[in-house]
Amino acid sequence: MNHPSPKGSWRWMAYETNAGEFNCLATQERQTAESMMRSIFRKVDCVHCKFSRACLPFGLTPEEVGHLETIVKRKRPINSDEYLFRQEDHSNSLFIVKSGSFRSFIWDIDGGEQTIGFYLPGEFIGLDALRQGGRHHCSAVALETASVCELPINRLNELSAKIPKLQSQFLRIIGSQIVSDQVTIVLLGNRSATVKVAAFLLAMSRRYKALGYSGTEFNLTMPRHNIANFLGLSIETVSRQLGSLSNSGAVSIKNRGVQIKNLTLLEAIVEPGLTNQYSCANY
Amino acid sequence: MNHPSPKGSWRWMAYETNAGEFNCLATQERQTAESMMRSIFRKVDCVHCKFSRACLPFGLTPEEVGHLETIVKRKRPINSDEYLFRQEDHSNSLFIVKSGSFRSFIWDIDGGEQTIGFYLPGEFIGLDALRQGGRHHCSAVALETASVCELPINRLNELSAKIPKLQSQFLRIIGSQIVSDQVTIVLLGNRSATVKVAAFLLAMSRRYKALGYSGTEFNLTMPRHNIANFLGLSIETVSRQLGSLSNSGAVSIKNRGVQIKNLTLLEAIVEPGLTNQYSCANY
DNA sequence: CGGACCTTTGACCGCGGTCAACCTATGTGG
DNA sequence: CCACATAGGTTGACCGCGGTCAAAGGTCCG
Repeated sequence: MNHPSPKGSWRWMAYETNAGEFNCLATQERQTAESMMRSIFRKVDCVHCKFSRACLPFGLTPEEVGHLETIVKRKRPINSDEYLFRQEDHSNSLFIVKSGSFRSFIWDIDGGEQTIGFYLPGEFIGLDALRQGGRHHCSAVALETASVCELPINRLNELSAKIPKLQSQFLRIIGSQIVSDQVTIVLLGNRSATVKVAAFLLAMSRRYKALGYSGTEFNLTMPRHNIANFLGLSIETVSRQLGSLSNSGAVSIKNRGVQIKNLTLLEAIVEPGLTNQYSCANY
Repeated sequence: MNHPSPKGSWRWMAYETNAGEFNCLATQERQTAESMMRSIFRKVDCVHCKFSRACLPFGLTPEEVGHLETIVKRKRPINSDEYLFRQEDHSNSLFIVKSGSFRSFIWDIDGGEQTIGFYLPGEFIGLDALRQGGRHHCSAVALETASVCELPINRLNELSAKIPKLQSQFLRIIGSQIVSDQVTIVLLGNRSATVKVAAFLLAMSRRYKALGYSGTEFNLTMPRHNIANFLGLSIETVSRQLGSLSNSGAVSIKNRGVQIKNLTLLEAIVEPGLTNQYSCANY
């Protein structure tokens, strides 16, 4: 929970709710306590899930979705800084973010870490465990109170064999993940600090928009040093670039709150390279 | 074909053969013309393919491999600089490198390109086309005369539904690809030019070794500017780093020929980061 | 032999890392 | 309610790594 609360912390309430959903709203658009309360016991099966069109149920008949439901485990919410899984953990499951957000990273031998990516609702985590041996190659921690759907790989395979549409949708999602990683490689490969930071903001904007939230006003759920580490920059450089993007009028930054003031300008800054490519990650 | 030939070009001969296999041998170990000739009409179905243990047939019964054979298309060899597919091409197929090597890259708007990765025999290309829409997100060109197996995705899905082991092996390979991309992200993210170049050589060494070739003596199949572009460095910096690695006694570089002189030293240079991680890409 | 391309080497300098100080937000205990 | 501690974020000064420009080999080809 990175946004200020009227009184005390809402974290207790997030437990057993899908409160993480609210974290991408800008400060002034924050939900009231009432609306949060109303959503506490909301039904969140696949049929009612707002992300299902970008998830496995897409294209399936209601009956087939029912079959899928039977293999989905819905775990208790995960608190901020809690691990979803750790590097080298054995795993027989994939995870889909239902609410909140995650960060994945790889440990260096010397104890440092390299952030691999960030995950918003509707996105898959843990595809790296598909490889031989089934061990995770990276760790994933919650950036805020979050919840996930867990999918046992074996059972998903069994079901995929019976439901061809599920199979092909699964592969489409995997393909999107691969493309997303490729785009990250492009971003890190040859770009200036300015373009990296601008592209990062633009990508977050597009991802939030694709999720049905505001694409022009949102809160970053990760601290600066995670952004810096992800982009291969120092914290200071990220801060300076955010400052200069603010000065140019492209965006307005207030702590973790972001307003896109001039989308065209922001796109123009990113343009020398990858505007079309660095769009919403998993679509 | 990047290595010198005793007389004239062998390129004509590579056509309709699997000559690309020879390109990763060091100069002094090159096959004679005779042995190349003998291999021209060698049978290269899945059962006889030396890469099958890292490919889809792994773990399948001979009968199941026979079924797999029926959907594999074996295309004519691809010449150096010829495209396997182009960005935005519609595609219903995956490809597996049978011989030779490939480079994949993304076009920038301004006409520049960013290399995404290199592909050696036994490795999969084109998984990015699995995503929604089935369009390739990158282009792939042959770095030398090469050949591939083509796998229509639809037919692979059909067969996977019938052969669970095929399904899980396919997912394992995809998982390896994802891990490989993640490792590239780590490499590009925070490393010095020295470590990037050393890690690149170390990775090539391990990949060749895993393929059954020499891990201490091999030829790079790509020009310097491809390496530089891939690593996010300038050509000059790559050249300088290769020079300093030579001076340190870790390796010996002669044009595209590489000899690993002191593996321990090379690993030590890469160590601050990702020795274990940046190993053979697709295993 | 001549030309195109690849690779190396040197000189210069700017982007971005590093170090340091300061500012701000949040939480804790007196 | 304020003093203080802590963590996160910003800003400034400095300088080194690596990009850029330029020129000179090397290698392969017709």
